[in-house]
Amino acid sequence: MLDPIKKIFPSFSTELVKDVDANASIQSFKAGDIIMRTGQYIKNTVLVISGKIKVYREDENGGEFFMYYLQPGQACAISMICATKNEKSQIMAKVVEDVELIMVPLPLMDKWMMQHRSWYEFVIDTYRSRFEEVLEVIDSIAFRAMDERLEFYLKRHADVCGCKELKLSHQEIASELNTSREVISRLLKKMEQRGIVSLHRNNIELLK
Amino acid sequence: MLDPIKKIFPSFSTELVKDVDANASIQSFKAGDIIMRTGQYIKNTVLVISGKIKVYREDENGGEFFMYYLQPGQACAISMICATKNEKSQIMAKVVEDVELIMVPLPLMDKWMMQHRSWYEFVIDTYRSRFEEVLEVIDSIAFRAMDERLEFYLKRHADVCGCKELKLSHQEIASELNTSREVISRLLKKMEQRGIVSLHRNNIELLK
DNA sequence: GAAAAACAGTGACAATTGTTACATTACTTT
DNA sequence: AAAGTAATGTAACAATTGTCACTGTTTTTC
Repeated sequence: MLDPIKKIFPSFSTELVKDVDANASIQSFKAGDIIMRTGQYIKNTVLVISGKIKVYREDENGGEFFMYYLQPGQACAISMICATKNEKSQIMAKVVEDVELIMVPLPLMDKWMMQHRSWYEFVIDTYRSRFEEVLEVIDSIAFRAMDERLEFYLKRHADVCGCKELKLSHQEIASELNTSREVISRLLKKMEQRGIVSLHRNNIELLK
Repeated sequence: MLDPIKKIFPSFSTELVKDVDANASIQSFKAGDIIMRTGQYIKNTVLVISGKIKVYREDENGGEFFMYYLQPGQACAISMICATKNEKSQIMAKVVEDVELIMVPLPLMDKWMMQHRSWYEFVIDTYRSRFEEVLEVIDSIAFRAMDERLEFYLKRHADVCGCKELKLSHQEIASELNTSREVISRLLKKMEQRGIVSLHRNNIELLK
């Protein structure tokens, strides 16, 4: 187990890797599983070994709003923040591609901050990068209309999956941007006419 | 100087207070001063002794978007996050009421994390509460129409100033919600008709 | 105290987004 | 291959938000 941890979290010191290996448990989840719910207490800090997790916000009426993805080598900032105070989760986390996770029990997360410099830096860096990502999300909804938000959304997706072929239905996109399917279809058609995308069934190809 | 610090930051340990007193400088700013700009490098972590600071996001066209206020006993989470990596600020911070600030130099912020348990907890708690506040802001723009956002905004203001008389012009509100003055006037009139507010010049009275 | 500036109210209209309703196309299942 | 289902296209209309133009009022400035 030592080797893969070192590979996926290269910034971890050797002692930290040993500590992780000795104390943390590995759990697997299937695509579609929800591993964190709004209002649920958080008992572990979650590190991603493999797979992909979608982190989103949910409102009372079941509306979703996409925030970001968690990928191998990353950790859930919310689970770190809440861990120290035994707080409730403010977000939803759903498995998009089957994942393997390292679950670090709550008290260790705290203890390691003092013991392992590389853990401390990893945690702080996780906070920072998520905070910045969330600020960008705020920008996109505060300052931009739906057409620009859609472009922003598609580009983020392409960045994450590392390809230009997005396997998404219009309905999925609409849910994650909290609008309706018709609006997305309409805007995508316009984008196609401008030559920005090429539309196929369950597949949007980014041309630029 | 020791006494006021202890009073305003009651969670700080005696040793931490001494360290703050010995190493940090106090600076004053006047209402209207901008103490942090998008793109500017951050050299200090900022703790508020007195006064009020508005933290907001700015887009390329000068549009503003209000995020939260900083008040006595609070610290700027962004300045903490960026400090450890010597990153650029992603936000604007403007003085609303004359402030006195404790400026903690960048390297100390980091050092104290290991030395002072109470500093560590203060920093983590600052992250957590700001992150939560930002998530609520996302909710308000992602899930709600302008009328509800306006109500949310007015209530937050009332909470912060601790009174029901909000000294705000329609234009100010419009800027902070990134919409136009006419829209705010229109919605406020409707709220007045519903008996939620009472409107006067530069003064909105919350009735509920 | 007159002029200027800031603040607020309002009607008309444009643009964007949300909703309803139904048609069409492309895959899946049997 | 026929039927069923999911995905997409699209027109028409409603609701919300943005913009323009102009009015009147209060406060500030000179």
